Amino acid sequence: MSKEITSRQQDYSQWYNDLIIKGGLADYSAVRGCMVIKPYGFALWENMRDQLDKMFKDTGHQNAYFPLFIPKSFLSKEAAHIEGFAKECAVVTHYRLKNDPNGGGLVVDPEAKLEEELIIRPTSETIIWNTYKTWIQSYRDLPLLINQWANVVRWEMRTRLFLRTTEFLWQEGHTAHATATEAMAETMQMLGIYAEFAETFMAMPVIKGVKTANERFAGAVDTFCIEALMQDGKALQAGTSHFLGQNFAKAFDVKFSDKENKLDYVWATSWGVSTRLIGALVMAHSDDDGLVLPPKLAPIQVVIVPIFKGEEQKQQIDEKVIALVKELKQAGVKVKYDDNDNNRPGWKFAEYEMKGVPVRVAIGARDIANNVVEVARRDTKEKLSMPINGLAGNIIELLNTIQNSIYNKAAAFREANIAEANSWDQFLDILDNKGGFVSAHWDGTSKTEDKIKDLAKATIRCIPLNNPLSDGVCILTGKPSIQRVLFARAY
RNA sequence: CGGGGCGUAGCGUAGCCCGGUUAUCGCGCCUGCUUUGGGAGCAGGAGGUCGCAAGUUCGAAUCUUGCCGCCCCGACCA
Repeated sequence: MSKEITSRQQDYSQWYNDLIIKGGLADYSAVRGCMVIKPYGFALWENMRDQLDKMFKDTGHQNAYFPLFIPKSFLSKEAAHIEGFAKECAVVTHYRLKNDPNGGGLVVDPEAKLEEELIIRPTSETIIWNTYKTWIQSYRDLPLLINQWANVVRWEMRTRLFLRTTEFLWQEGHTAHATATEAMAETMQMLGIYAEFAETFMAMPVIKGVKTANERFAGAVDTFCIEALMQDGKALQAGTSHFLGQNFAKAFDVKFSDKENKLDYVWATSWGVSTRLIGALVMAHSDDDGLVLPPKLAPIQVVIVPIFKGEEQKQQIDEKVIALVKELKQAGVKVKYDDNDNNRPGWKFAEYEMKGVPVRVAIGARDIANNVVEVARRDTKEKLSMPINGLAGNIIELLNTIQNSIYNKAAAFREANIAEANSWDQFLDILDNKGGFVSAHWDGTSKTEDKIKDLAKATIRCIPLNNPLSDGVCILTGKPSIQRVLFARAY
């Protein structure tokens, strides 16, 4: 890869890290590869979590919680699964420390070695299916629709704030069904929920598709995903929904009796999204002045900044603001009145811009005299003068406008960054100079996919759902192809 | 694990090449006054194992060696 591209990547990483740190979402922690999610970042996560949780429950799912530790033997029961996760597992081998007899603090007590090592879950399929075995006997126990909100650990070589941390927060749904059809329907339903969440709440357009064998989840029959495009032209897998077939049921011997009293293995799905979504949100909308958060998820949707000289003016402003805050809160708007006198207005303006607060209202004596306020929108930096009468309604309308506007902007960006490539040179040229998704023919073999990854650093992000068939020849090998697939460089 | 960059106050940094008083500057912090429509001004003040260790030297932030840690780019990554 050229020096120019490397330096572009560096600049972009710097930009991304600054957004997160200056925006108050998270910080590096004392533990390598882990991060501290700060209150503002966690509030954002809670908003995402609450919305997703509601969507899961509306489709009949229930929450439960399974242990953090997984006996090593569980993990090895499904061959492909262990293959995929073994090299990034944190392992607990002892359960006690003691004072070093030679001085120098605490050491692991060698006598406290566990008989069987415990893996800190990288995902919970195994421990959950070990449990499902005892929960499922009859078709009457199905479908079993469980979700858990949890933390997981994957010991990746290289980490990146929110996008790939050693420990991360996520939700993982694990369902069991009587038929393949039902399980597949569940898989697609959850993919649809993720896509709806990304587009409606995160204002981030996504492409729904299916992964190729190379990119499939370890242990799945089919992996479906939503893929988003970041502003630097790289793709990001934002969520996955897996059709697991009977793989885990067979590995953990989970059978049920059907109506005819025939025994069969149950059919499974699993699906998840993580705090990576916050990284996606940051990269999808932000600009050089800081974060741009979609109103539907922003921890603070409206911030009100008073501008005053002396107590008398402050009281006049308070009077107007308190009424406005009350009205907005009643309408369910998350509003903050920042009348902290330690910081001046200009400081606050800059601060809330970095935090991505969608709407800022400034109100001073001058405004009160004219019965107006200054309303500024974060996404366009536009400033509007609005009458105090009917203000709450106008602000609510503006929040909706902003939500739509940033979605449209992101959608336009993505449309402008999906290109067709019909030759290898063109393929490389687009990846190096333009970025984005490249729609190209591929001969359908893993070998070719590997070779393309090796040569171009690009992977097949997905084969879009309802992908039109079209005859062509593979971008690399020239062999016949029946459809175009979406390639991109990815996070 | 390879390549690059870096480690000096809470944060960001100058000084290092070419060793020499009391380690520079900005932000932040504390006190006071004045301020408040785009990151305030003035005055005073607090805050330091110069990443760690050893070596060279009369003398080390600066030179040498070793180690540790961080960031970025690869490798790796549902």
